[in-house]
Amino acid sequence: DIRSLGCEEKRELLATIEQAVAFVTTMIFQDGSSQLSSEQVLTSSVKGVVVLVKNQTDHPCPPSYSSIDYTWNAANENDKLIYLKTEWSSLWEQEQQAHKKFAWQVLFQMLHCKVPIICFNAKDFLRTLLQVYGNEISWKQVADSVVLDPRIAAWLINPSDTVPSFESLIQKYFEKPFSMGTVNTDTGTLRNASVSTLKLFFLIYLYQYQNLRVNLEKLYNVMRYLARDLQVQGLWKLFCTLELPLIKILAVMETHKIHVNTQELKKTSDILGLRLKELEQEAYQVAGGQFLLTSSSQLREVLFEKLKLHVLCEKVHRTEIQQLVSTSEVVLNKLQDLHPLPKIILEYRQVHKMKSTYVDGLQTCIRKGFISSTWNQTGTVTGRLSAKQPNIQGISKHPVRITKKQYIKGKEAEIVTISPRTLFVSKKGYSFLAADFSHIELRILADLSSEPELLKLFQEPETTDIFSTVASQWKGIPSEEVKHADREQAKRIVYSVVYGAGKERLADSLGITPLQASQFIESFMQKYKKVHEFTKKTIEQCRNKGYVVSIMGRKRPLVNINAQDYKLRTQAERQAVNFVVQGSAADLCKMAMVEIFTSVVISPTLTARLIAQIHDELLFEVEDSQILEFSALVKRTMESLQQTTALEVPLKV
DNA sequence: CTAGCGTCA
DNA sequence: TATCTGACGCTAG
Repeated sequence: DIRSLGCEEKRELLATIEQAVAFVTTMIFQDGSSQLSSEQVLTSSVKGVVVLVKNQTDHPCPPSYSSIDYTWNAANENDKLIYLKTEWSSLWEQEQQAHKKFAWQVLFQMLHCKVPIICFNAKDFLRTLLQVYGNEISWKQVADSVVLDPRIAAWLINPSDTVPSFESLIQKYFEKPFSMGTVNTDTGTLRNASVSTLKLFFLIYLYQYQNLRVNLEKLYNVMRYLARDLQVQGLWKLFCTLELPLIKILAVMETHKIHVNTQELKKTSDILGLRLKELEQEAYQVAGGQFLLTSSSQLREVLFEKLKLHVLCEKVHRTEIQQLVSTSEVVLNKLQDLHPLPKIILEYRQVHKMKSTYVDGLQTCIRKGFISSTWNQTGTVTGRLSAKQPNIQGISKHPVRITKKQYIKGKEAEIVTISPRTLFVSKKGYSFLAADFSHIELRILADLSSEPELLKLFQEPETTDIFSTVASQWKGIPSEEVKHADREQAKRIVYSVVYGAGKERLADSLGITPLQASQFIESFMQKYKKVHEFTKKTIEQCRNKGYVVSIMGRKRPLVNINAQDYKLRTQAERQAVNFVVQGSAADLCKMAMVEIFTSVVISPTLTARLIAQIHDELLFEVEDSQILEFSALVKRTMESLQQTTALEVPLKV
């Protein structure tokens, strides 16, 4: 505990840190658990940080990779275990101020000496440092630290394991099941003891931290094994140049808060609530009885057993598992001429979704007028990021129109449009700047397949919007008359076809017969022959190797690629093709994030901060005076990735 | 077609 | 009473 150190000892500690070859660290929570515990405690606040300082004199002979009976007791005793308290009850005491200052000194030195800091869930660690020492440091100062996260390493090796735990890693790399330090954290029984409580607490702490020392020692070795694995599998470069720098970016992103217009939020919630009530009444009238509009099973009963609407309509879609008549949007669309109810349900669903997810759902994420998403770097199999609380990547783009009843005489109803994204407001003197790759996956597909027709489309500057072009061709209308919905549909069709859609699904999506759909697929394949060649080649490679690889070497193993079961096998085939393209697009977007972050950190003047990543889109908050300079930098950086990755096709932002 | 997350029953 | 699953619907390509 650094608080117990004298002046000379403090000096020695800083000297030791300077000599260190690695740090292994974890946060300790109020309830005594650490970041290594499987059940991540969100309610418990951070109490302090424990650091195992690996000394220069260590590892004379690193344990061989094959040796599984490596004895943990042999861990170097010169390694120092230090505890830094980060939680302070009150700061007015001078002694505490001094402790906090020294703790910061230690951490600052750790972050800046370019020695790897190994931490399980490093993003949370960095974010906490930024929050605790927010007054002392700027976010740019975490930029040159070197963090290694075993969890991310494990995920790169097996991306299907979306939540690899510390225990599972130990099991994997040391085979025999391993019991986490069985520390009795239940100190309640001791609290009433008549003996010196203080002394007992001290003993418990000592025991806990000894245990932690063992676990950190294990974590260190797990990281070494993982590093070896990454190198063997060709994932090391991806890990070091892309995923590790991203940890810091996400940590910084999570410390930034976005302001929400709460008054507007409340107002729209009320408007939507009123509209829902109206729709509910209308539904009961036309259905001839009350039922729960949100329940698909009750709706199914009303539509198909009471009103028997499905018999009037051929071929209605059924649910996957139970083979019941579906109540999904496509079916409801087909039924809307037969009865007024489907239309009401469709609007009800739209309004309900808007209210529950984007308005009321957002409200639950707000703290003091601000929101800040939690970003998951290991949450997908394709390498994309995911976000939650709120899922800022999933917030509706399109506005919904509501007819609001006005109780003012002379004006009966008023149409209001509600678009959730306008509820976010930038800081005063700042603006939001969004930069997105245009048709990123399609461009990557063009490059990977070397399809001449597709390449031509992107290399010729007159093509501004592929999907609008496709839509105008498909619908036979001039490109100026292509509506947003048409473009959106064209986009879905193109992706559906290139990723191997069946004729039935495509027919549903287009509102045509399966025969027409299969003809469409056929003509598409005829026009873009090389795309089909690419998918065949990808599947073939996957069959041989058992995995597929993105342009930056990201891997996805697909065990079902050689399955007997037709359904499983063809699904794996589509996943293989999709991974190569989606994964490569994810690589590019992450590269853009890293490069832009680095540029801003280097710049003495730029202050722009990344707010969100919506897959192909980066959203920044930029000082108004810097918008021109920064937007040019962003565009330049993103488009220059064509050269960095030696793409045949230009990238457009 | 492929990835996700949130809501509801 | 609490947790899990399936269906649905929004996002991204």
